[in-house]
Amino acid sequence: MHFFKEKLASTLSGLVGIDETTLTDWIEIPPDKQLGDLAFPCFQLAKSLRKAPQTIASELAPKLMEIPFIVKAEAVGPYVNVHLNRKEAVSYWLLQMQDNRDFFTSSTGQNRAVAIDLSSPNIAKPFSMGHLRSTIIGTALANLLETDGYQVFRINHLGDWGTQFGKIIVAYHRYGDVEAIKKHPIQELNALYVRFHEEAETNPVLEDEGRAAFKRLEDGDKETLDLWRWMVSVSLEEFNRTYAMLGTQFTHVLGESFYNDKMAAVVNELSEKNLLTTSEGAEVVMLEEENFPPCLIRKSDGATLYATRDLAAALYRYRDLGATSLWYVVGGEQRLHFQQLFAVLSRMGYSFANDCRHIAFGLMKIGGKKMSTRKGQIVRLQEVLDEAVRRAKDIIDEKNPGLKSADATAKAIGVGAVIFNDLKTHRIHEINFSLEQAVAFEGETGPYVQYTHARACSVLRKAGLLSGLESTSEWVTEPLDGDVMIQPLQELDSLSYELMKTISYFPEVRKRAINEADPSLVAKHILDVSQDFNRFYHEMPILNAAPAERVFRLRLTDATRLTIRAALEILGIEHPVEI
RNA sequence: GCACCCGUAGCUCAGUGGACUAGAGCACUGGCCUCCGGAGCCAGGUGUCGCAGGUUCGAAUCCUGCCGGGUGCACCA
Repeated sequence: MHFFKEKLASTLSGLVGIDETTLTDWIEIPPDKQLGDLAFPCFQLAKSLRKAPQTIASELAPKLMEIPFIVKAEAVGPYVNVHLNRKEAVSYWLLQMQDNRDFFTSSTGQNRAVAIDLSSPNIAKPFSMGHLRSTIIGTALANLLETDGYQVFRINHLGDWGTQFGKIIVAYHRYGDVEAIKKHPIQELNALYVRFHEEAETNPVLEDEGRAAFKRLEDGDKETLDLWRWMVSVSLEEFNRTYAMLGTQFTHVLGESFYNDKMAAVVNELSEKNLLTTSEGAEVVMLEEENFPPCLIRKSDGATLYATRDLAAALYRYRDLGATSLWYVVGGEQRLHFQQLFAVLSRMGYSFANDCRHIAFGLMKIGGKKMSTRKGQIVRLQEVLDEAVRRAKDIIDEKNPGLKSADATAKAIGVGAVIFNDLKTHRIHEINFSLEQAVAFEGETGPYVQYTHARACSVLRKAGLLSGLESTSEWVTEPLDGDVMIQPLQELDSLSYELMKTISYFPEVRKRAINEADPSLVAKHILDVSQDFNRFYHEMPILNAAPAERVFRLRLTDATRLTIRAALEILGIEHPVEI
């Protein structure tokens, strides 16, 4: 649609003497499709022209009628509403898709590298529904950036270091049941962590023991280190099962411990740049000008902290990986930490600090309360996924018993439901976890979109245009030029036109989703496409239509298929051809 | 106490400067399969857009204050 906005703006520019770019921004999509395809509001002009906006609109309308691709331009109050020539618009959009003129992909990024910090679960703790958010939002953003020509590093910044490991080690020696731990490592290790905190309430000595145990770990004590290594490996084993199910992939899996040998250099650099101050026995970077509390670099006992590790990690991503922009998909509660981190980087003289973004998201709650691993109140992602897949399988058995790859499809749908349910809501909102909602298959859900895709595939298959293979990505018919294809058609009906028009918004939605780091825009858009397609499908015969209509409607069906597929790929959701 | 985020239909959410009755989905009630997949389509009705001021030709949208919920604020991550 952007193309037609620009064309309209170009003509308007000559009429009102304002530059095209500004006018393009002013042009809107009318709230009701009955009103037209584009609307030009005349309020802004009223001041400079000293005329009522209504007057301006009625003067402008007849002049816009002269534009070839416009069939109707009428003043409605202070707006000029414009109706495009449907056949011309549709052939433009179909060709734009066919030639991929910045439709599914573009090259704005020019191969610049963005490092995205995502998922980042903690070792020895269950992978909860809470981690799902960072994982799938980060993945969707990475996918989005790749469609725009960026190189993306997907970095899983594992929480594999810190005092909590000392605590678990203490609890392990005190209360650990080796057999039970071998059977269900994460579950038992987490239980030990919970128990530690319960006991520590009445026995404060434990806290000191925990710190001491962590000190042994830092000092490289063999036995402690072996225990830690074992915790890391069993945790990763379990995480990887979940990642495999979600289809999540990383380019780098680098835990916090990876930066242990890079901390001294960071502290030195801060010191050389005269940024360190000693305060209350600790070394900090004062951030008074920025109005932030000091950023703790080194504890009074000499140990480094979270911020120090994140600085080392940021420098590693910038220097060693060559990333020019760093994104952090981390919960909103860490906002201050990232503000401080970016401020320190900036003070160190790194201009890439301006290209660092904290992509914050809201908490996942349960029963209106924050999940807490310490209190054992969490929802394990794996359990939710398993349940979703079970339910999907039941529905397949009932509705499509002959389906060949039923298990794989059930997985695609169940997992798709859970992912889509999360991604469709703006990331900043808190989510009160509801199993029924997460595994819903009807209405505005992932399965609804997948169903629509499968339905489109089914029609194309019956027309002999799709072999039913995943790899079929090319257009179903030979490329055609211009409006040749739809020339034989009579007037275009509204259902077909609205479907095509909605699809045509895809490139703008994709761009906006990148700029706002908001995958939910893609999810919402693909629901619109699906709804339009299902309405179209219900009303218009495709396979049994007259030849000219049949060709056009098949193309529209294929355009729908390709758009849903592209959107689901961005969201990290599978798109089976049959469900 | 200070700072940030959120507050729209019974529930989950769109809309975040513009047009008339503020829109979807869920739930509830009715329709629709000799016809391309009923995980679908169609029809039914709900709102002090948290409250009060202000800015504006125009405010759910911007500003200020207040209320409610959440999160954060130096040696945890």
